[in-house]
Amino acid sequence: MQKAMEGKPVTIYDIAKKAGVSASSVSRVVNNKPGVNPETREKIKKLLKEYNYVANEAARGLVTKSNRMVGILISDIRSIHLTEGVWEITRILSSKGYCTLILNTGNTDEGRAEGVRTMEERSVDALILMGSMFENPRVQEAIVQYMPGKPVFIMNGYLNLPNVQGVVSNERSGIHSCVDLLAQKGRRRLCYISDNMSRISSRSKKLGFQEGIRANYGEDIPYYIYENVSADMTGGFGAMMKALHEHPDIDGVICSMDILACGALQAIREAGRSVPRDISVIGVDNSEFAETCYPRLTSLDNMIIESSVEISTRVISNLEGSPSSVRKIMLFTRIMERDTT
DNA sequence: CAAAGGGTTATTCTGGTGCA
DNA sequence: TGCACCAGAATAACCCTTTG
Repeated sequence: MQKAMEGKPVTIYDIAKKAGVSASSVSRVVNNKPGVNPETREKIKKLLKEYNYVANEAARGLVTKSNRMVGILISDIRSIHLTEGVWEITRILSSKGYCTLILNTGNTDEGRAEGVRTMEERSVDALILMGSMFENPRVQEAIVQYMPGKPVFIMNGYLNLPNVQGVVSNERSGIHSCVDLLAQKGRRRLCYISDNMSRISSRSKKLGFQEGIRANYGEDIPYYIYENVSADMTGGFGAMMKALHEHPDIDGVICSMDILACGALQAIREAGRSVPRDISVIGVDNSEFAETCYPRLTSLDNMIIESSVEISTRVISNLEGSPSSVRKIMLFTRIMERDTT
């Protein structure tokens, strides 16, 4: 029963005409506001339904100065871990009537800065930056240039601007704890495999690893680091193969992402070694991979879901008029111990 | 009922120049 | 002098909804 008016969208004016009332009354009915006779209200409701009326959010935004849209920038929508967070955020925001606009920026700072500009162009009410790769001067500059007054939130990162709030987890000390765990299990020759080191979170995880080594084994014990490995199973597999070849005495491995650890597990298996008997393996993210790979992977949970909930509630409270002056929120990681340690 | 709300695009206005 | 033309500036129209 579709009744488009000459191909044009139905407006409150069309409905008003049909109902023999003013557009104002229709608006009041649409927004559940008082001041309309109950009978008229019912009549208008019926017409709204009959003509499949859909409000024009752009026009509404002219008056209300908000189009109830939140922008989400992500460098690579294929990065499963972050999209878990995006899923949670969109779920919470849409339950509060906010629409999300997700933009894939690509992996350059220029692209990320351009993303900020595009979001302003689209007049989002708030902006969420997914991941520590947004913690850089170029993005900061773009926020100052294009969105100086709007609330901006950054996942797993921090930017020193008055309108930016960051939610981070203590991955650095979390990785330190992973080293502690391996030391407790009697492991002596540790290896760290990391993806792209240009990310701040990657660098801080590596620092946590090195601090853990020093704290548990002192300055003189050798350890091995393989970095800038491609962020997939093949990357983890290749790095682990290389590590086992170069240092056959390795008995403990920490990978910066679960998916790398999955590759590493495969390499260890192919090399005829056993997990966790010969080698312990720990991943990061506590993702679906950790749960489904074999053996089930021990993983550092960096609280992506909890961080997403935190960000979402902050977005909402900011937009609904109770802004918080807190600029940085820290969540604590935890090790989910499974069968690889 | 009438005005406002913001930014873009379309239209009209203005003043000037060049040429027949 | 009369007219065409042009650029640039000013103004109007447009979109639809909310609100006093």
